[in-house]
Amino acid sequence: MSLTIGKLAKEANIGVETVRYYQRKRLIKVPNKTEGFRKYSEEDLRRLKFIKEAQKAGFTLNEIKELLALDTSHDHQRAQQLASARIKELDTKIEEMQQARDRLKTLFHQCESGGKHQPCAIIRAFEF
Amino acid sequence: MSLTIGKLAKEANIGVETVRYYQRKRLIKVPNKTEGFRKYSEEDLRRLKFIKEAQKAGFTLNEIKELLALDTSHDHQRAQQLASARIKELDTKIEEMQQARDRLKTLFHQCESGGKHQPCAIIRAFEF
DNA sequence: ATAAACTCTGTACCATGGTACGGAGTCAAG
DNA sequence: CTTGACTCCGTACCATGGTACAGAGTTTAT
Repeated sequence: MSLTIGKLAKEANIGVETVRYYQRKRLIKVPNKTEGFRKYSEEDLRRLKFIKEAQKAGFTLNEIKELLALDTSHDHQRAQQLASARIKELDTKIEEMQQARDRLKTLFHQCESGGKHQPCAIIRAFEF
Repeated sequence: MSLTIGKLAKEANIGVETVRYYQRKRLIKVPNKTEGFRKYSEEDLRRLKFIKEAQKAGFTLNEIKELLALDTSHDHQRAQQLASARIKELDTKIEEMQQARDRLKTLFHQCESGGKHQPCAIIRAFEF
Protein backbone atom coordinates (compact mmCIF):
# COMPACT_ATOMS: atom_id res chain seq x y z
CA MET A 1 0.00 0.00 0.00
CA SER A 2 1.36 3.38 -0.90
CA LEU A 3 0.15 6.84 -0.04
CA THR A 4 0.51 10.35 -1.33
CA ILE A 5 1.66 12.92 1.14
CA GLY A 6 -1.89 14.12 1.65
CA LYS A 7 -3.20 10.67 2.53
CA LEU A 8 -0.22 10.05 4.74
CA ALA A 9 -0.81 13.29 6.62
CA LYS A 10 -4.48 12.49 7.00
CA GLU A 11 -3.75 9.01 8.32
CA ALA A 12 -1.30 10.45 10.80
CA ASN A 13 -3.69 13.22 11.72
CA ILE A 14 -1.27 15.98 10.97
CA GLY A 15 -0.96 18.56 8.23
CA VAL A 16 0.85 18.09 4.95
CA GLU A 17 3.04 21.03 5.86
CA THR A 18 3.96 19.34 9.08
CA VAL A 19 5.09 16.25 7.20
CA ARG A 20 7.28 18.42 5.02
CA TYR A 21 8.55 20.18 8.10
CA TYR A 22 9.62 16.85 9.56
CA GLN A 23 11.34 16.06 6.30
CA ARG A 24 13.25 19.31 6.45
CA LYS A 25 14.17 18.49 10.04
CA ARG A 26 15.33 15.07 8.85
CA LEU A 27 12.97 13.18 11.12
CA ILE A 28 11.59 11.32 8.18
CA LYS A 29 13.10 10.70 4.80
CA VAL A 30 11.86 12.05 1.50
CA PRO A 31 11.06 9.11 -0.74
CA ASN A 32 12.65 9.49 -4.16
CA LYS A 33 9.97 9.93 -6.72
CA THR A 34 10.27 7.68 -9.72
CA GLU A 35 7.49 9.40 -11.59
CA GLY A 36 4.91 11.98 -10.68
CA PHE A 37 4.32 12.21 -6.96
CA ARG A 38 6.32 10.70 -4.14
CA LYS A 39 5.01 7.50 -2.61
CA TYR A 40 4.83 6.94 1.11
CA SER A 41 4.70 3.61 2.89
CA GLU A 42 3.23 2.18 6.05
CA GLU A 43 6.66 2.54 7.52
CA ASP A 44 6.49 6.29 7.02
CA LEU A 45 3.12 6.32 8.68
CA ARG A 46 4.48 4.39 11.64
CA ARG A 47 7.26 6.91 11.98
CA LEU A 48 4.81 9.77 12.07
CA LYS A 49 2.78 8.00 14.70
CA PHE A 50 5.96 7.35 16.63
CA ILE A 51 6.74 11.05 16.52
CA LYS A 52 3.32 11.94 17.84
CA GLU A 53 3.54 9.42 20.64
CA ALA A 54 6.99 10.53 21.61
CA GLN A 55 5.86 14.14 21.60
CA LYS A 56 3.14 13.20 24.03
CA ALA A 57 5.88 11.86 26.26
CA GLY A 58 7.40 15.30 26.14
CA PHE A 59 10.33 14.58 23.87
CA THR A 60 11.42 17.41 21.63
CA LEU A 61 11.71 16.82 17.90
CA ASN A 62 15.47 16.67 18.22
CA GLU A 63 15.26 14.02 20.89
CA ILE A 64 12.80 12.12 18.78
CA LYS A 65 15.16 12.33 15.87
CA GLU A 66 17.79 10.76 18.05
CA LEU A 67 15.41 8.05 19.21
CA LEU A 68 14.62 7.27 15.60
CA ALA A 69 18.30 7.02 14.81
CA LEU A 70 18.78 4.68 17.76
CA ASP A 71 16.21 2.46 16.19
CA THR A 72 18.80 1.04 13.84
CA SER A 73 21.80 1.24 16.13
CA HIS A 74 20.20 -0.75 18.97
CA ASP A 75 21.86 1.57 21.46
CA HIS A 76 19.84 0.69 24.55
CA GLN A 77 22.03 2.71 26.81
CA ARG A 78 21.44 5.95 25.00
CA ALA A 79 17.73 5.27 24.78
CA GLN A 80 17.68 4.63 28.50
CA GLN A 81 19.58 7.82 29.12
CA LEU A 82 17.08 9.82 27.12
CA ALA A 83 14.18 8.07 28.78
CA SER A 84 15.38 8.60 32.30
CA ALA A 85 16.20 12.23 31.68
CA ARG A 86 12.69 12.64 30.34
CA ILE A 87 11.18 10.85 33.32
CA LYS A 88 12.94 13.21 35.68
CA GLU A 89 11.81 16.24 33.76
CA LEU A 90 8.28 14.92 33.62
CA ASP A 91 8.24 14.30 37.36
CA THR A 92 9.36 17.85 38.01
CA LYS A 93 6.91 19.36 35.57
CA ILE A 94 4.05 17.27 36.89
CA GLU A 95 4.70 18.37 40.41
CA GLU A 96 4.92 22.00 39.42
CA MET A 97 1.71 21.78 37.48
CA GLN A 98 -0.08 19.99 40.29
CA GLN A 99 0.96 22.68 42.70
CA ALA A 100 -0.14 25.35 40.27
CA ARG A 101 -3.46 23.64 39.75
CA ASP A 102 -4.14 23.13 43.43
CA ARG A 103 -3.27 26.71 44.10
CA LEU A 104 -5.49 27.97 41.34
CA LYS A 105 -8.35 25.81 42.53
CA THR A 106 -8.09 27.20 46.02
CA LEU A 107 -7.91 30.72 44.68
CA PHE A 108 -10.82 30.12 42.44
CA HIS A 109 -13.04 29.21 45.38
CA GLN A 110 -11.74 32.09 47.45
CA CYS A 111 -12.47 34.45 44.63
CA GLU A 112 -15.92 32.98 44.21
CA SER A 113 -16.85 33.46 47.82
CA GLY A 114 -15.26 36.87 48.18
CA GLY A 115 -17.42 39.96 47.73
CA LYS A 116 -17.50 41.77 44.44
CA HIS A 117 -15.58 44.72 45.66
CA GLN A 118 -12.74 43.07 47.46
CA PRO A 119 -9.41 42.59 45.80
CA CYS A 120 -9.46 39.44 43.71
CA ALA A 121 -7.86 36.49 45.44
CA ILE A 122 -6.54 35.07 42.20
CA ILE A 123 -4.63 38.20 41.44
CA ARG A 124 -3.55 39.00 44.97
CA ALA A 125 -2.26 35.50 45.47
CA PHE A 126 0.61 35.88 43.09
CA GLU A 127 1.77 39.01 44.83
CA PHE A 128 2.85 37.40 48.06
CA MET B 1 14.05 51.96 48.18
CA SER B 2 14.80 52.24 44.50
CA LEU B 3 16.66 49.91 42.19
CA THR B 4 18.44 50.08 38.89
CA ILE B 5 17.31 47.63 36.26
CA GLY B 6 20.24 45.37 37.04
CA LYS B 7 19.43 45.15 40.74
CA LEU B 8 15.78 44.67 39.94
CA ALA B 9 16.55 41.81 37.59
CA LYS B 10 18.84 40.23 40.13
CA GLU B 11 16.23 40.47 42.86
CA ALA B 12 13.65 38.91 40.58
CA ASN B 13 16.12 36.28 39.44
CA ILE B 14 15.75 37.06 35.80
CA GLY B 15 17.95 38.73 33.21
CA VAL B 16 18.05 42.42 32.49
CA GLU B 17 17.07 41.63 28.92
CA THR B 18 14.04 39.79 30.16
CA VAL B 19 12.93 42.83 32.11
CA ARG B 20 13.23 44.93 28.99
CA TYR B 21 11.38 42.26 27.07
CA TYR B 22 8.49 42.47 29.51
CA GLN B 23 8.52 46.22 29.10
CA ARG B 24 8.29 45.85 25.36
CA LYS B 25 5.44 43.43 25.86
CA ARG B 26 3.80 45.98 28.17
CA LEU B 27 3.70 43.65 31.13
CA ILE B 28 5.52 46.19 33.21
CA LYS B 29 5.83 49.89 32.72
CA VAL B 30 8.99 51.78 31.94
CA PRO B 31 9.58 54.29 34.72
CA ASN B 32 10.24 57.74 33.35
CA LYS B 33 13.75 58.75 34.12
CA THR B 34 14.17 62.13 35.66
CA GLU B 35 17.92 62.05 35.45
CA GLY B 36 20.47 59.43 34.59
CA PHE B 37 19.12 55.91 34.98
CA ARG B 38 15.57 54.78 35.46
CA LYS B 39 14.51 53.91 39.00
CA TYR B 40 12.54 50.81 39.83
CA SER B 41 10.41 50.30 42.89
CA GLU B 42 9.34 47.44 45.11
CA GLU B 43 6.12 47.47 43.19
CA ASP B 44 7.99 46.66 39.99
CA LEU B 45 9.73 43.84 41.79
CA ARG B 46 6.40 42.48 42.99
CA ARG B 47 5.12 42.54 39.46
CA LEU B 48 8.08 40.57 38.21
CA LYS B 49 7.58 38.04 40.95
CA PHE B 50 3.92 37.89 40.07
CA ILE B 51 4.85 37.15 36.48
CA LYS B 52 7.12 34.33 37.52
CA GLU B 53 4.54 32.83 39.79
CA ALA B 54 1.84 33.05 37.18
CA GLN B 55 4.15 31.46 34.63
CA LYS B 56 4.61 28.56 37.01
CA ALA B 57 0.85 28.18 36.95
CA GLY B 58 1.14 27.84 33.20
CA PHE B 59 -0.23 31.21 32.18
CA THR B 60 1.21 32.70 29.03
CA LEU B 61 2.64 36.19 29.11
CA ASN B 62 -0.45 37.50 27.38
CA GLU B 63 -2.70 35.96 29.97
CA ILE B 64 -0.49 37.35 32.69
CA LYS B 65 -0.74 40.75 31.11
CA GLU B 66 -4.47 40.44 31.30
CA LEU B 67 -4.34 39.33 34.92
CA LEU B 68 -2.21 42.33 35.72
CA ALA B 69 -4.70 44.60 34.02
CA LEU B 70 -7.52 42.99 36.00
CA ASP B 71 -5.65 44.01 39.11
CA THR B 72 -6.99 47.49 38.80
CA SER B 73 -10.35 46.69 37.27
CA HIS B 74 -11.42 44.24 39.99
CA ASP B 75 -13.00 42.06 37.35
CA HIS B 76 -13.40 38.86 39.34
CA GLN B 77 -15.40 37.18 36.65
CA ARG B 78 -12.72 37.47 34.04
CA ALA B 79 -10.05 36.38 36.50
CA GLN B 80 -12.18 33.35 37.33
CA GLN B 81 -12.64 32.61 33.68
CA LEU B 82 -8.93 32.68 33.08
CA ALA B 83 -8.27 30.62 36.17
CA SER B 84 -10.76 27.92 35.36
CA ALA B 85 -9.59 27.65 31.78
CA ARG B 86 -6.08 27.24 33.11
CA ILE B 87 -7.19 24.63 35.64
CA LYS B 88 -8.78 22.58 32.89
CA GLU B 89 -5.71 22.80 30.72
CA LEU B 90 -3.49 21.91 33.63
CA ASP B 91 -5.61 18.88 34.45
CA THR B 92 -5.35 17.66 30.89
CA LYS B 93 -1.64 18.28 30.66
CA ILE B 94 -0.97 16.64 34.00
CA GLU B 95 -2.82 13.54 32.98
CA GLU B 96 -1.00 13.35 29.68
CA MET B 97 2.32 13.77 31.36
CA GLN B 98 1.53 11.19 33.99
CA GLN B 99 0.61 8.71 31.33
CA ALA B 100 3.76 9.49 29.45
CA ARG B 101 5.87 9.14 32.55
CA ASP B 102 4.31 5.86 33.61
CA ARG B 103 4.76 4.52 30.14
CA LEU B 104 8.36 5.59 30.00
CA LYS B 105 9.05 4.08 33.41
CA THR B 106 7.65 0.75 32.33
CA LEU B 107 9.63 0.87 29.13
CA PHE B 108 12.73 1.80 30.96
CA HIS B 109 12.55 -1.33 33.06
CA GLN B 110 11.69 -3.50 30.10
CA CYS B 111 14.64 -2.12 28.24
CA GLU B 112 16.88 -2.71 31.22
CA SER B 113 15.95 -6.33 31.54
CA GLY B 114 15.95 -7.07 27.82
CA GLY B 115 19.06 -8.53 26.23
CA LYS B 116 21.54 -6.28 24.48
CA HIS B 117 20.65 -7.42 21.04
CA GLN B 118 16.91 -7.33 21.14
CA PRO B 119 15.03 -4.40 19.75
CA CYS B 120 14.87 -1.66 22.34
CA ALA B 121 11.58 -1.58 24.20
CA ILE B 122 11.65 2.18 24.52
CA ILE B 123 11.86 2.65 20.81
CA ARG B 124 9.57 -0.20 19.83
CA ALA B 125 6.92 0.96 22.22
CA PHE B 126 6.07 4.05 20.28
CA GLU B 127 5.61 2.03 17.13
CA PHE B 128 2.52 0.17 18.20
C1' DA C 1 -9.59 16.76 -23.04
C1' DT C 2 -10.43 19.70 -19.57
C1' DA C 3 -11.05 21.16 -14.78
C1' DA C 4 -10.61 20.24 -10.01
C1' DA C 5 -7.75 18.55 -6.75
C1' DC C 6 -3.67 17.44 -5.35
C1' DT C 7 1.70 17.66 -5.23
C1' DC C 8 6.30 19.83 -5.51
C1' DT C 9 9.66 23.36 -4.30
C1' DG C 10 11.29 27.25 -2.28
C1' DT C 11 10.73 30.77 0.62
C1' DA C 12 8.47 33.51 3.92
C1' DC C 13 5.96 34.08 7.92
C1' DC C 14 3.86 33.05 12.67
C1' DA C 15 3.76 32.81 18.04
C1' DT C 16 6.26 32.23 22.21
C1' DG C 17 9.76 33.62 25.31
C1' DG C 18 13.49 35.20 25.36
C1' DT C 19 19.01 36.49 24.40
C1' DA C 20 22.75 39.29 22.27
C1' DC C 21 25.02 43.22 20.67
C1' DG C 22 26.73 47.80 19.36
C1' DG C 23 27.48 52.42 20.48
C1' DA C 24 26.33 55.67 23.12
C1' DG C 25 25.61 57.83 27.99
C1' DT C 26 26.11 57.73 33.15
C1' DC C 27 27.64 56.64 37.67
C1' DA C 28 30.77 55.42 41.47
C1' DA C 29 35.28 54.12 43.46
C1' DG C 30 39.90 54.92 43.85
C1' DC D 1 39.39 62.56 36.79
C1' DT D 2 39.85 58.35 34.92
C1' DT D 3 38.39 53.68 34.53
C1' DG D 4 35.30 49.94 34.97
C1' DA D 5 30.72 48.68 35.56
C1' DC D 6 26.46 49.58 34.60
C1' DT D 7 22.39 51.61 31.73
C1' DC D 8 19.91 53.02 27.57
C1' DC D 9 18.04 52.14 23.05
C1' DG D 10 17.34 50.03 18.90
C1' DT D 11 17.65 46.24 16.39
C1' DA D 12 18.83 41.67 15.33
C1' DC D 13 18.98 37.07 16.35
C1' DC D 14 17.78 32.44 18.66
C1' DA D 15 15.05 27.88 19.35
C1' DT D 16 10.80 25.45 18.93
C1' DG D 17 7.16 23.74 16.19
C1' DG D 18 4.90 24.69 12.93
C1' DT D 19 1.75 27.29 8.93
C1' DA D 20 1.09 29.76 4.44
C1' DC D 21 1.63 30.76 -0.12
C1' DA D 22 3.02 31.23 -5.02
C1' DG D 23 3.79 29.17 -9.26
C1' DA D 24 4.76 25.31 -11.34
C1' DG D 25 3.71 20.24 -12.49
C1' DT D 26 0.72 15.92 -12.08
C1' DT D 27 -3.28 13.07 -11.51
C1' DT D 28 -7.92 11.85 -11.60
C1' DA D 29 -12.71 12.22 -12.44
C1' DT D 30 -16.09 13.57 -15.61
